[in-house]
Amino acid sequence: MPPTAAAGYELDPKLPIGAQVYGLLKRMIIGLVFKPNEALSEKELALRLGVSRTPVREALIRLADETLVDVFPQRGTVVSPIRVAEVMEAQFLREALEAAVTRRAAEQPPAALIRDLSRLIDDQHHAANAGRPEDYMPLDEAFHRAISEGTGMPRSWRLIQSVKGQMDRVRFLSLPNKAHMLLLTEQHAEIFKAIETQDPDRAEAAMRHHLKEVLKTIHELAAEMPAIFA
Amino acid sequence: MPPTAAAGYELDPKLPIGAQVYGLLKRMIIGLVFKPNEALSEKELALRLGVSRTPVREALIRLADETLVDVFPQRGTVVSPIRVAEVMEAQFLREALEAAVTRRAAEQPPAALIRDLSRLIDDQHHAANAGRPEDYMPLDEAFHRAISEGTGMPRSWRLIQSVKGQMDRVRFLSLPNKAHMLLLTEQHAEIFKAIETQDPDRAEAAMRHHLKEVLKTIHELAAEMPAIFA
DNA sequence: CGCGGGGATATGCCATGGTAGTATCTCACC
DNA sequence: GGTGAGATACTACCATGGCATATCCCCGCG
Repeated sequence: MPPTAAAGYELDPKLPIGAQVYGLLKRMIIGLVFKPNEALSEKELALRLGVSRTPVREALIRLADETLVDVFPQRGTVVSPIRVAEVMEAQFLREALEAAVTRRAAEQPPAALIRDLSRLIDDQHHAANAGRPEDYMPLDEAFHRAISEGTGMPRSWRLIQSVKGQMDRVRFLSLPNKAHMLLLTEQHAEIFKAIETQDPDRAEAAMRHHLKEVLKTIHELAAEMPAIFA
Repeated sequence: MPPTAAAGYELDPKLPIGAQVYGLLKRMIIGLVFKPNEALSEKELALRLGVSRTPVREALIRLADETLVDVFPQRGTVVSPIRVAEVMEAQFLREALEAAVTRRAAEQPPAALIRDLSRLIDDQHHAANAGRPEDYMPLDEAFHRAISEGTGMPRSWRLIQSVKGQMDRVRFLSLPNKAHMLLLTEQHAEIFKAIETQDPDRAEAAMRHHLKEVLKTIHELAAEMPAIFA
């Protein structure tokens, strides 16, 4: 067995390696496999992933653009700490973007979007009742993504993703329990209903309310585990 | 003299090359030195810039993230055409972001921000009256940047920049004349006044109105020069 | 015992070589 | 003359090697 990192983290030699490494590292950082302030060496990562240093370097540059890693020239690269101010700013920007997109979605919702969202909420309900956060989080992601892309704004989702990283680490720390997942699903349903009934004001308000949910726990968390915060 | 591209486009060997190449290529694409749909070969660019292919490649990857270039694996890289739909989406996203930031700026404007904006508007007035677009455009950029960074939201400016690229090529096509520059300055002054008097609603509205100015000419331009549009 | 300087080490950065894949152009064949 | 198959010349992609620089540790000096 090659010295890969962990199960589910292998990569396919046929597809572009650099992009895969980027996605892999991003998932591992968000999933806290790599802890904040942990050193990441190009050479060591390349060794562990079984690839050369070039695609690793490319991935780290892109991650640095999203401030998920901090690169210090000729010194080293570390997983960025969770900076509260930055998380707050990311939250602010995400809210601005997603509120605008959701509003637009509610103005002229495509039929396919209605169908997809309805389906996703059903799935979320099942995952929540089964108490499976590992199934739920991808569905949550898919819901927000569907609103962006289903409204014909693919770039908005890329932007949102690029700010979401810092927030996702916080979300991962406050792992949702069953009650929380049901609450989120309820909020999704409210957003969906507003889109379906073409009520932009209500849709925007519901989305803003929903996004604020994430931040409720951050200050407690920062007090509990100061080591991984800035 | 080394075979560099053009005057004002050299780079400093002491600073990180990759980042410099990125900024250089971005300016050249926005300034239409490289035309839409023009092929960009890693090898040829490296030759012309007098650097190796590695930093050029890094720059192209980042530009691809902003969709200023399209990379076709194993085939080639081209300057992306100006896609009207994408410009419209960029405009939408930028408006969402900058409206939110401007609103926040007006809620609690730092004294330093007031001072900087006031100064910038003065400078813009002079550049406009002198009829110097090449002086004016950096000042316009600085104005918008100051609002983001002066409100303690540095990441917002990076986000805005990443969507602004497509729009900037359109702006460059419709080079501002003296009257237009004075109009823009007037709009800046209106935004400034709203921030200074801490009137968030007025500030947001003024910013939204201002940003729409850019798009007024795009459809004429698309009809005039179909070759560089998608 | 404290402090400053010099060398060893490790890092990210840039250059270059080799590989696989794609488009094009040419020439044989129908 | 038109069509298809093969050779060729490109491309981006990944691997690897060498380099300058920042840091750390240890030794010597005050």
